[in-house]
Amino acid sequence: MVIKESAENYLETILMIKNKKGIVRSIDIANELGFSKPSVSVAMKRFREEDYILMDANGEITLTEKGKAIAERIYERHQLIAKALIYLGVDEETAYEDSCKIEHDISDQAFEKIKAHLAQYEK
Amino acid sequence: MVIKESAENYLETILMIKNKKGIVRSIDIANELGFSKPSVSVAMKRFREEDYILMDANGEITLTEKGKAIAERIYERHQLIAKALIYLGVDEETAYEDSCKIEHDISDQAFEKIKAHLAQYEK
DNA sequence: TAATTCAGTTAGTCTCCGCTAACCTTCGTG
DNA sequence: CACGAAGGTTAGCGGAGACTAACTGAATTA
Repeated sequence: MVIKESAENYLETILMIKNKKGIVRSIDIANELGFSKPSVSVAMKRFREEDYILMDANGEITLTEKGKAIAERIYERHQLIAKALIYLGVDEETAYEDSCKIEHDISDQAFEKIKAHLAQYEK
Repeated sequence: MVIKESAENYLETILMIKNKKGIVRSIDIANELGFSKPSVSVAMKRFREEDYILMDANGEITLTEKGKAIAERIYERHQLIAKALIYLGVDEETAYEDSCKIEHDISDQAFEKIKAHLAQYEK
């Protein structure tokens, strides 16, 4: 399974819901992303089959280590890029919208440079 | 016709080839982007039908005002974002690769803020 | 002149990733 | 008890946007 932008977004969303309300079901993901239930259901089936998530009898979703690694990577990018944009004067809402797209595109190298730059600025 | 990332890339590429070698044909675009001839041919057909380009009897492609506006907008983003990343210490090649993707995602607001920041740094 | 090559096109295929329709369980409640 | 709401699933559809195969016509060259 090749993890694309769509998959990264799903996994990141699972992590965010987990952090926010402790429990994650397909319906929560659908609401968060504005997708239909079947779209999420099909995506979760693929994630289950490829060991990115676990799903218990009640439909409660847990990220596996493999899934969590991707989710956290993307989440960290999301937060950092938004922070960088806010630092440049972009309003919060726009910064989060933009970073939600940029997070999937940026190289490790650029990410590290932004991180270093922000760290320096915060000193 | 809704202009998406793919269309933006085609138009930007036409502009870049035009600047580099003066003349643009479908085959040049295919070579530049690494796409097959038919893929480019079909895309150009759509662009022709919707007045983003003109194509003469020899297959020479010209951007219309409408097409040029988009191409230049994206090209400007491409250059500026790359410059910003290079300023942060990212190597040139990676900076151009990253900016080629980010250029499609970034809001006008963030673009202007980056521009302002770079202008200030250059003073 | 005949054959090759080059550029463009058309037709048809495939994958990704959304969608709706329709169905099944499991609950909670009138 | 029966019924409706909530959550999940399957099946099938549709658009985007790439691909290959196969054709055409023009230019080059043996």
